[in-house]
Amino acid sequence: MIQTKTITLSEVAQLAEVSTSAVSRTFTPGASVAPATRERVLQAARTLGYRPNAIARTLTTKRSRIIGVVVSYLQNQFYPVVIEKLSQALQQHGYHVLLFVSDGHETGADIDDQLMDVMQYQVDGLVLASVTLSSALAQGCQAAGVPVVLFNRTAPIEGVHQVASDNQEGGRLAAETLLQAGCRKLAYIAGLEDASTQVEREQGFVARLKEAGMTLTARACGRYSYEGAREATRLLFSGKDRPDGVFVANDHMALAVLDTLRSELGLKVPEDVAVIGFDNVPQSSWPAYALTTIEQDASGMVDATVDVLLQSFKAQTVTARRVVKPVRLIQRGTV
Amino acid sequence: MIQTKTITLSEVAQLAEVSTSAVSRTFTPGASVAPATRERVLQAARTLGYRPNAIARTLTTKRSRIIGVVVSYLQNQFYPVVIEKLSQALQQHGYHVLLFVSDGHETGADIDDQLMDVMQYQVDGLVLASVTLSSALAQGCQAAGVPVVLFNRTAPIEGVHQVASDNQEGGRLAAETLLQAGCRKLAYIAGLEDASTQVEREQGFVARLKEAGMTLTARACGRYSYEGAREATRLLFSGKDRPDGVFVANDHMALAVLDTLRSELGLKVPEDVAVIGFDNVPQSSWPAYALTTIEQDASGMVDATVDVLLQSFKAQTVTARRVVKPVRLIQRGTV
DNA sequence: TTCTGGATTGCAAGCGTTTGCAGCCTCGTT
DNA sequence: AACGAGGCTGCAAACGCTTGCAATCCAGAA
Repeated sequence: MIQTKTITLSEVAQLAEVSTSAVSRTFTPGASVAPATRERVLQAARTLGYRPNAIARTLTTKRSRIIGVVVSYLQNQFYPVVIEKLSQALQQHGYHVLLFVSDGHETGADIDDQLMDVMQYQVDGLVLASVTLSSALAQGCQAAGVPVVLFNRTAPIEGVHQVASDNQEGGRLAAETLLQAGCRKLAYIAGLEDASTQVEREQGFVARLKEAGMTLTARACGRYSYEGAREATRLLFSGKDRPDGVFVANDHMALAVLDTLRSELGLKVPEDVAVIGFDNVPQSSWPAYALTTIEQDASGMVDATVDVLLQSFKAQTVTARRVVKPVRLIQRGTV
Repeated sequence: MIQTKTITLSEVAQLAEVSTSAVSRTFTPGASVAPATRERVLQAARTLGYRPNAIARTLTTKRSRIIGVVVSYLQNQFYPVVIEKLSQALQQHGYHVLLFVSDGHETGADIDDQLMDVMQYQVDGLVLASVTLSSALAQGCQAAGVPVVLFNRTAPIEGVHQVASDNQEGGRLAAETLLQAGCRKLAYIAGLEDASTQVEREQGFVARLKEAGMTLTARACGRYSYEGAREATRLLFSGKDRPDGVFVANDHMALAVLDTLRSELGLKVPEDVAVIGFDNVPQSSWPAYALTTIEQDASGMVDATVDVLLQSFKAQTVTARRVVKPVRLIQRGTV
């Protein structure tokens, strides 16, 4: 059972007294092999402890069954959840995940570099979660026949698939909710300024405000980080004329806002100020926060991603798909 | 710049008017190539947009520069943090991460299956974070010359490396802390019963208690999950004779305990009951919790893991290493 | 000028699989 | 009894790259 040397196709063939082709075919679903030979081969393989070499297979078939996944902001619970689901969904279809974590503040060039690295592994597809790539690289992938899907981010790039939530609508919903609650001085805490998601959310929020004849009282940038959000909160709420409601670009930051408001600024939520987030990460539902938020359909997004990928594999007609999942309000205790 | 066909070594060789060997060598650090040829090759490669095919390279060199990483409990912030660090450290050394997420409740056989899957990709190493593998499989890996390191878990298995914290000491430290605070009725909330980490922590805790002439008042199992910990808390604290101090096997569960104690049971922490956790995940420091906890040196553990791996690659003498990192108490507000 | 040795270079044989093609065998038909 | 159609099978040529070995080159030494 213990072999120190990696054992190969031809060794199995030899033991089973058949050609390597026969062995190969018994390990290729749908290939033509007589039941008798298959059995003999399987038997031999078993006694030898044979396992096909995926690398060698990739070399000839040009399909690695590997999907490159690059992600940042692992601190934000939304992403671990996504990775978990994505990885499992992919595994279910026989694909594996080559993971890259970028630190989220890399320049486009850095990302491109990393991606070229991934590409060397002949990945069958690429999913970029909250990462933007240069359009040059996008074209490169497209040319190489590697479908790429932008997850939770959109970009005006030709030929890449995009899966995201209806952020605009989410923003409106947030405004609506705050308005309903009677807030009159509304603020917004942004993520990284150039992230499409955050831009769209803000747009929706502001648009709805305008419809109500209102406008943003204050605004600060939390850079998608816990610390950044704390600073933003101090900035917005230590002045005299503080907002009575704030929409935070994602839950991860919203939790920081809550912490700061309560523990540091001594304000009561929702009495003194209402807070609404975006994502509905697991912690949002924890009693310590009970954050009212706009939920992203993570499962739906992952399913869509896998679907898009799978589609791209069979049909080589590369019409970039763009799916946007609906969001919904989760009422809890912060507004 | 855009090529639809994958371009190869020999095409570059042709353009540069050299042999494929020359091209190969210019892309192999430390190989013997004249500066002039190297330059010519690089030039040709650039105009063609050539990128080495890592898969093909793996086939001949038998080194994929891929490390298989399997992890579970992604809900527990400790792991995203570890993955992030690990991935980055590995990338720094030119390795990549093939990620597997197991759901943490899989049987040994399931894990083994998955691992065989990974092995087909000819990974150069394997790190199992909080996952146990059958000793049969461990032997398999060893035989195949693939070093495996158990991360944050120990097991009486020959030939696998292990990287963990001094859990026993951590448990003692927790007891010490609670004792110092004047607690007299101590409880313990366990993780999954067969996890080595949790066993060791409990042992240390109980041992220290015994030294003080005390014993565990109550005990429940939270299965390492948020919900599980909530139930455990209800179990332990709704009775009449409730504990005045509790050691929770990890922070993830400790947060649940805090939530339940305060919001559901109406108890005050630390006045009514003191709580201490293990790990020091980012959230523990958030004001809403301010959890007193035993810190695991995640960075140190990751560094050790990478080091062990790298060592194993050069020296083929496979003496299994076992590193245990020290822990330390992080005083905050829950005891 | 001739010789010596190290630096470069090219050749060709793999690495473990897949797959188009052609031959063979076995049956069911007529 | 002869024939045709499939179903199986094996051959051998890739797939894109590395590498041991032998040949070649060139500078400096004698």
